[in-house]
Amino acid sequence: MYVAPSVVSNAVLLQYSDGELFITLVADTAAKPQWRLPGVAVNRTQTSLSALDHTLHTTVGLHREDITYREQLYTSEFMFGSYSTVCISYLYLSRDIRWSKSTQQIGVFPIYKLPVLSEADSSIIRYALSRLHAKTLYSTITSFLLPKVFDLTQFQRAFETITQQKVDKRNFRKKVQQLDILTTYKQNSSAKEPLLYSFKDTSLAFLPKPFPPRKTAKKS
Amino acid sequence: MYVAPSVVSNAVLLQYSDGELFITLVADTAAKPQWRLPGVAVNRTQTSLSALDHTLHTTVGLHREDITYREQLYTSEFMFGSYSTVCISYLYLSRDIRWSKSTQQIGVFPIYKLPVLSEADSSIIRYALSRLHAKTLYSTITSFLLPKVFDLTQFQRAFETITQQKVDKRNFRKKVQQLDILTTYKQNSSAKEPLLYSFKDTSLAFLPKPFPPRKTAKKS
DNA sequence: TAAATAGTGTCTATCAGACACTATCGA
DNA sequence: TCGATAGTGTCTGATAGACACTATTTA
Repeated sequence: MYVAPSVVSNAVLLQYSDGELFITLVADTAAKPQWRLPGVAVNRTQTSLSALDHTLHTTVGLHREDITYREQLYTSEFMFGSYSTVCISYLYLSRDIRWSKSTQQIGVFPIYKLPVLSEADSSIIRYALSRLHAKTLYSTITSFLLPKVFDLTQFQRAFETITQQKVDKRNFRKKVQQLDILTTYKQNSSAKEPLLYSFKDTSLAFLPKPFPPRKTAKKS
Repeated sequence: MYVAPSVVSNAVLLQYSDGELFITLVADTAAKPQWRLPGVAVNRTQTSLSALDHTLHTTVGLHREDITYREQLYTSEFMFGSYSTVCISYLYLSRDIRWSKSTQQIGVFPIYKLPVLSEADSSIIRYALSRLHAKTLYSTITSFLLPKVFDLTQFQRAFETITQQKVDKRNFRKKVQQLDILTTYKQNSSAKEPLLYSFKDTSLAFLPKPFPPRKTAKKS
């Protein structure tokens, strides 16, 4: 007789603020919280995304409008006893999160100071970060983490945070300029306030030429 | 009551030969064959990969040793009536396929002359090809489609087939040489037979610098 | 001897990557 | 006036990309 595996889905929910990436985790209220990715069992009247959106809304209190980007990551499978569970994981990006009521304990952690997690959750998070890292180099995915209006210093800082490498300010600006992905939002009103920009395109755009870090930096 | 969606998995099974990519499809034996990706329902005592490997072996007659590469592509969901089905798709690469007995009608089609397929299958195939295309530029994935020993003309031809673009012979060779991913397999025995090479590494390697086609080709 | 194939080298334009100073503002 | 921040330009080395001929083999 055919019996399908259980199906669950969960989300790596990231946001960026001031040079740090944060992830939102949940824990069942208990003396010693065991943190995990927010997720839900999917039943056959739903899709994984509808179930997940609903859960993030009700149990994490995430407003749907705050989600700026969503992408499927990986589907993993686990054997519990002799039965398997399929887990579909997604990456969610958000600018700001305004938490409303939630039914679970929620924690927001800097991505490099995570609490103890299951190996499966850790692995998904690592994968999410590597995808985000890679996409930062060849797309405008950073726009979903930055505020709508920002200055180039903020942009560079977010870039450096996500890619985990420092870049030269002038080279970064030169590159951004030549990529032609930003529009000036406001002239510097007074003498020396930073110029403000926003992304030309509100959807994900792929860069004709990726960001430099092609890692060859040979010294002569 | 919780009832899980159905779970199925299927494979985009590709092979390369003489400047063409081929895909293996199946059809239930019928007057008018309706082709589709080979796949199988997954039940809860299996994982999608074990189920898929088994099915490819029995219904397509694919020998396991002929599979050189396997990668998860995407998990899609469909509503049939009011119940959903989760479909986990994989990319399989193979050098040669030696078909043994199969329980289904099998067809091998050039990738650009496909029969009529469901939109879902077409979409997965397009995605598989775009992934293969992209990976060809920044990894040694081509090694899983080429014979173990080959000459540079063959390599270039496979590269051009997969990426759908012509490249200059000298530039291609220069690039390959500087990437240092090949070893000479045999000196040209007699005067003018092609030099034979094989990949240094039998596993997938990522190129420190991707293949050129960064699409700028400006004419002056 | 004509046609197909294997192999090879150079030049130029572009870009990545290194590097330093000035102006302004606020403490 | 000191320190922090915003903004800007140049030089060099590497390489992507364009381009043509020779040697050999086989029909």
